[in-house]
Amino acid sequence: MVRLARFDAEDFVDAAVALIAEGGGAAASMAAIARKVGAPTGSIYHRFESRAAIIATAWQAMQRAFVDRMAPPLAGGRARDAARGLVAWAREDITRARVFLLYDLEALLDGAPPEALRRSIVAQQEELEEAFRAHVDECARATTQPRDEVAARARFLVFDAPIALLRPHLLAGSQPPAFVERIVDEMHAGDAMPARGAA
Amino acid sequence: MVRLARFDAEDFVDAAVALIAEGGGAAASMAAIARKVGAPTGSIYHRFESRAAIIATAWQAMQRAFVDRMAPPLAGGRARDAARGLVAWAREDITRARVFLLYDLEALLDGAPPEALRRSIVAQQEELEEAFRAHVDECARATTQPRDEVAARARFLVFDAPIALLRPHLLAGSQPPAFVERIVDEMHAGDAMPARGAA
DNA sequence: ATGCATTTAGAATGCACATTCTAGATCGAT
DNA sequence: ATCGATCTAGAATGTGCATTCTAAATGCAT
Repeated sequence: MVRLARFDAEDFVDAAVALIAEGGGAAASMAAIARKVGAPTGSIYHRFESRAAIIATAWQAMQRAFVDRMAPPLAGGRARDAARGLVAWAREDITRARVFLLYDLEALLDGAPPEALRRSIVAQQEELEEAFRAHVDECARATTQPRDEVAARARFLVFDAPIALLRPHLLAGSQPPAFVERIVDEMHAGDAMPARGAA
Repeated sequence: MVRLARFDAEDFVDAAVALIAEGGGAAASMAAIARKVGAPTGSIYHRFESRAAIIATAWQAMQRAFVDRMAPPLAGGRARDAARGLVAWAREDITRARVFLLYDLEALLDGAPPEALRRSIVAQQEELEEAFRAHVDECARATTQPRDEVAARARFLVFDAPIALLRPHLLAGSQPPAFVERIVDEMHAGDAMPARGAA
């Protein structure tokens, strides 16, 4: 007893991510997602209770992959590996990285996502932040700088600087050049700088 | 002959920018802009032909301020001053910087802006890129690195890294701490690194 | 073979928004 | 004092979207 489904949840999630990567959040309308999958719009609601549920499900999965890459090296005090992991992830899955690293969940959602998803996303975020705090603790022990500044420098080195280096390539949807890793390494080594030779 | 206007164009532009800064692009609906100014929605159309025209006008003005800060030092080979100018601008006008540095024009517009505005924005963009190219030329003369890499490093140092350092504070709407300038200087000096003391 | 829970299929609904429209107010030039 | 261009004021319109609804199809358990 049951009719077999032609489309499953993952089809819709993948379509939503692809549409956002190509055309921004507004491009991932229910009609566009359905069209991309080849399903009627109504079928989506047999899998997801709302558009926000699809977007949040996609986000949760991307965040899971991101945290799996970043949290272990951070907790182990290997900040350089974490930054490298970020770049490697972007290389391997440029579509998802483009969405996760360049967009903001709040801006993509229209309404509120299901509570369970919201909690899961917050928990994963907290998981990453705990690993990051461990890293900051370790850095703070080796310096006299105020903790605020240590944390800001670490956040920049591990997250924001690699993302900034990737940004042009994420926007263009093209493979980042090899020197991105080189610059990340230089920054973490702290003994060579990007753009030597500037006036 | 004429009734005097109670609201002028700038009121609407300022309201739109403030709304985007607070709640993202979707928060700047025509109704919300009118409400913020205290005007009826219809009055907006006596000044602007469309929502896209308001957004594009706001963008053009923010970009003008940004280019005025960045292009002269870049053209003069003073990359550090350009990066410092970016941070100083964000400090002085955090609301506009928040919108201009964190959002994307395409994503904010709904339809196409008036052609004249589109052209003006492209021209200002080109003005900045020309100054940037001059800077890259100068950097390229002093190194054996391929020009692609020199350009990427310069773009990072001048634009993306300062923006990444400001990002947490732009998102929070809070004044950036003084060490942002210090880190920018260190990166441009090329002889000290953020987050010394990391494992 | 038949029943029926689940699905496809896509039309109908309702809502939020940009835009347009109608009425009436204002004030400088005459 | 009056005219009329330009404005305020806010209701009406049209569109695009998320969501819901109705009908028909499907295929396993019996």
